Amino acid sequence: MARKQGSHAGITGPKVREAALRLFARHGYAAVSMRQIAAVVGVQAGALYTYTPDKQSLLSDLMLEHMRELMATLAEAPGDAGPLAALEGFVRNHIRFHLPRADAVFVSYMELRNLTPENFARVEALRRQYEAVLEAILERGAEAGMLRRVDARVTAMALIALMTGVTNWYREGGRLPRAEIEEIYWDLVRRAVAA
Amino acid sequence: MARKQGSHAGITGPKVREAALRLFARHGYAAVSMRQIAAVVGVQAGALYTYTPDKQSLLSDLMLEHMRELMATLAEAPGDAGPLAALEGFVRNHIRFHLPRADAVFVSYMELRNLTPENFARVEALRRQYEAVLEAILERGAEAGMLRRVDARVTAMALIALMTGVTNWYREGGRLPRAEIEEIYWDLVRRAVAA
DNA sequence: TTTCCTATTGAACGCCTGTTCAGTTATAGC
DNA sequence: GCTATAACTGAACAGGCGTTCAATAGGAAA
Repeated sequence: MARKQGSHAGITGPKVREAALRLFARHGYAAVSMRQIAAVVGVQAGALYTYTPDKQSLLSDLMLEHMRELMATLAEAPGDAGPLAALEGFVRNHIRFHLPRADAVFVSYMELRNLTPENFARVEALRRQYEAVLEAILERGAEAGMLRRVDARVTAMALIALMTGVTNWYREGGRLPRAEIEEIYWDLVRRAVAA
Repeated sequence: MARKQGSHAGITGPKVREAALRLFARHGYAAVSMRQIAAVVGVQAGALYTYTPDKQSLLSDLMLEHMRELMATLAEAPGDAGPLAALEGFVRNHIRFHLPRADAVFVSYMELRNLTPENFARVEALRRQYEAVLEAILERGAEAGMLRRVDARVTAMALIALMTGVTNWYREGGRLPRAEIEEIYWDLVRRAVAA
């Protein structure tokens, strides 16, 4: 038996990535076999190699795509806003982006160690870029007197950890609506660094 | 060949746990084989089973020990302090405990998914206890008027993520001394929830 | 010196791994 | 209706996995 019905390239490809993301997030990259991914997609393991050259690329593609999407959302933000507005935009954007992407966040933060050195460097470079944006906002804010003088690097790392942590406990349809969670986190960040 | 020299039970046992912790942190539980652990210890894979019934117990024992140690440090804190002092004690204790334990923290937060349901429940119960201590401090502080009224559950999770994130970037012998890092984090937390 | 026992080896078990590939089928284009 | 080809199967590959266990070496106790 081969294809069962219709042309599947445009359907199976995304399905492979979705299944891999979900399984990597639930059980970890190393614990998931190509046969398990194939079973979820509904094909044999060999068929996966039409869509990825190997398992490693499946992981690194997912992580690079996640980081590129995140960076793209930053580009949409208005560049001429004041430091406080810029910070608010960054925080709200971060929460909004991460909340519905628990799986991708989990994978992106947990599976760095399973990347080859080259792929690790690529993902890490994007992450540094993202962190640098927040650092710059903190520094501009301090110069403008709108934010406290802080160690920009450490504070940026601390705030990003604070915000990203939302995916540790948030569950779809939970006690709090997303907008309220966004308010709580923005409130915490603002107070932590306000002048 | 059997034993090479001396009685090793008291030495090999800890070495096995140390090697496992280090390797699990670096490469992940699923990616590390019993043969790799044995190689670091300097024995054959079969010898590990003198010290652990199986690989799963090796992981769950490490995680349970980590959480029990963490809970033990809380018990040392003075119970009659005011809410602000209690919060400060909690934060400083958390940073001080986590800073030199990057491997154990990594494993404890990353490998929950590789625990059997029973072991997961045990570790999770301890974690909930720990989070509840911070929640209680936040609630007491709000009642006493020393801290802002906040959603205690969400805020506790956010603050713990903020603090634990220190292990993401801290490296022994880095730019900042530990005491200064502790100050920065306490400052961020205090301002975030101060009345 | 002999005996006992703990710590360890090294081989073996059945099973699973990522990946390759010749063969097969269903569809799209002519 | 025919043909070219993209999509997929299913078997095979070599190698690694966690775990078990009879055999054995070496120190401790007598």
